[in-house]
Amino acid sequence: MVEYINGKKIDENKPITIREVSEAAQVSMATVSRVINGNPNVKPATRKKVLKVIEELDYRPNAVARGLASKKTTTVGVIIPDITNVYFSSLALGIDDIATMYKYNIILANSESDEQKEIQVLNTLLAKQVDGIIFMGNTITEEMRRQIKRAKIPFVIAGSVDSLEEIESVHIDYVAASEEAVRDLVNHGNERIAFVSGSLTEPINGEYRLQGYKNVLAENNIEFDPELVFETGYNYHSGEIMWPALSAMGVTAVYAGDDELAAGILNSAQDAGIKVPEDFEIVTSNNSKLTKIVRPKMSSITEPLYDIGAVAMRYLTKMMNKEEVETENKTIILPYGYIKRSTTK
Amino acid sequence: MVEYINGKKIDENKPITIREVSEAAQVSMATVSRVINGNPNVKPATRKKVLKVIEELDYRPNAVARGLASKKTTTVGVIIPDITNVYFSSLALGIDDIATMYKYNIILANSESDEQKEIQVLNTLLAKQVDGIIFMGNTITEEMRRQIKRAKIPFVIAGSVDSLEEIESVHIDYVAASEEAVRDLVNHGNERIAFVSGSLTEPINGEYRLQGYKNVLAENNIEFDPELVFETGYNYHSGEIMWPALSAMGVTAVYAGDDELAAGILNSAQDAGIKVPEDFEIVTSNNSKLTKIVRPKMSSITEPLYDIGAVAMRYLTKMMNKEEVETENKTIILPYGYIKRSTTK
DNA sequence: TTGAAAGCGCTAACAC
DNA sequence: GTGTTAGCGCTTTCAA
Repeated sequence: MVEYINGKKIDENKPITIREVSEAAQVSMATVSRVINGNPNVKPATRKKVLKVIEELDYRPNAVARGLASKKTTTVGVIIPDITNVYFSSLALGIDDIATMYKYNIILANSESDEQKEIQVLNTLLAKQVDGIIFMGNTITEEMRRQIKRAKIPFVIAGSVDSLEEIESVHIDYVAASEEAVRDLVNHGNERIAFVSGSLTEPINGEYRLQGYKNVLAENNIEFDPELVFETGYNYHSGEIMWPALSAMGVTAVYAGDDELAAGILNSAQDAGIKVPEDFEIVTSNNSKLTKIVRPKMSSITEPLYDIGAVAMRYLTKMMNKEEVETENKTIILPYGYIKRSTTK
Repeated sequence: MVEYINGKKIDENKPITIREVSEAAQVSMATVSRVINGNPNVKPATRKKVLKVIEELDYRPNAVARGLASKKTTTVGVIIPDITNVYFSSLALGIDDIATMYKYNIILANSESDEQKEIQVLNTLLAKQVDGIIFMGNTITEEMRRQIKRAKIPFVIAGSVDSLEEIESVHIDYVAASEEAVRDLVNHGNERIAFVSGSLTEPINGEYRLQGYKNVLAENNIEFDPELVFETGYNYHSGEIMWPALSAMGVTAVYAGDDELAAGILNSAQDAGIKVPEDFEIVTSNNSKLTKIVRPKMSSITEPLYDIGAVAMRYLTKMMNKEEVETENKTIILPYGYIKRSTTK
């Protein structure tokens, strides 16, 4: 089918370009470009005429061409270790919402927590000319740090820390949050408190949470016992098989770094006939839905996951617009909370 | 800093383009393009020389420019209703893995299950010139169908059905799966079996699951009672408040369309002092981790979520390459399973 | 307020 | 095998 508009022939099969619009509207491409981009320097009458043609022709600007010409793609890269993990997907939701609000699209790239893949994924994002990158992950490796610096592109870490504080990031105060959780346990008279988390090579565990845990023990004159620190995986199964080891060490309470992990420990203790919270207490870290689904419901630190993602994205938009970023340092700390449920006395 | 390679001055600050490479290597841009794209029509010596310069200059092709010139972006759009829902994120993981395998990137777009947003998101994906789209969602509205047709772009529905079977999709046989679940319940002597799911306007519930449910009742001469069909939300809370209503109808078993929902029902029944599975049985639909975390562990239909995503993406790659798609119709049915745990006798 | 024209960095004929 | 040369569809000076 062929259509004529203002005497110009329009071929239905190939997408109309700014040129067709300009011809049909009898203005220059520059003018069409101006109205598309909301440039005020267009006479209202002209704008109206162009808009009408755009409507009639059902013209949609080609974002790729626009990206090439303007050197901005209005898309940001998001590196995520595991999209099926609620911790990360909650962050991602916050990121996406704010991105949408600021008219950015998101290229989601799975890193599988693999250092090789992280680098590789970073490179393909750069090749796609993203305007900025949000990184979620557990550790920021040296190689990654090097690549980021070299890329000279706005970059924000969400829900994790850069222990060198070189790269902008948003997260909570993990040390203080851990302290609060462990303090609750200590206050109930527990002395054999285990810290169970993922890899201690991740700063969040090995540096911050562990530090908070130690701090509270110290302030209560409880001797730190390295054997009460359990390094395992961030998943239900790891917790599920853990009770015997915990029990053998005479543990009466656990501070867990992950909800699934905590749920596994909780269930395995109860399956062994232990009464919770009477004989065993546990607090966890992420306050995901899971904390309310298991029985008893779990006490937990609360992290504003959605907000962390949202703030990280907002921070990134500021960097991309080269707005003044008002923080003295590169880190944004969001408030954490602690919610007491039924796995603690 | 300024560097010279083969007498050409290289400005560190702006990215290297194919032109710089071609000049430094003393070949044409076309030749550089050929080696980048693995075109065999390049003399090995030349290829080597070019590769060396690419390495030295640390050149990375600009995917945006490439996209504009070739009219292919090697990115696909993925429309997802809720990234924090494991059902969808599991599909997304499968999609992403296969996409990566075929060198595609993914633009993830949240639709919030909102019809308006779905359309809007589709349009921005089209503007970004994605090579194809994978759609996850509960219903495919008429407006959406129209837009898809108009877009003339490879499009696959993952984990949901197009009841008109006009659009390519991959999913399981929901009717047969429901039948198997309900049959297990009937076989244990239950006659007051409720079907609890999300909105019945979604074909998966209102047409397929409900049909399977009815089929089994009929084949066992149990009269269908519309009051045993409960339409609610896909979330834990909806289930949590549901026991009184179920109990009032004399329900002894439930077939639930969602795991969180099922977990809520299970917990609320047990909190009311009901013994499971002795006095109440329940089967659910997605076999997420949750089924193993609650107590008792839930019996469930199993859907190969990851595979559905993966197959959908694979299907899409074939369409994008205009390969022959061998299916007689547009639907790919993957096998489902049923796993018996402890919420059924 | 508008238009002309030069790119953005790459690919894809086509020629040699 | 390799180079030349048009574009791809848009933005962005610069002039008018």
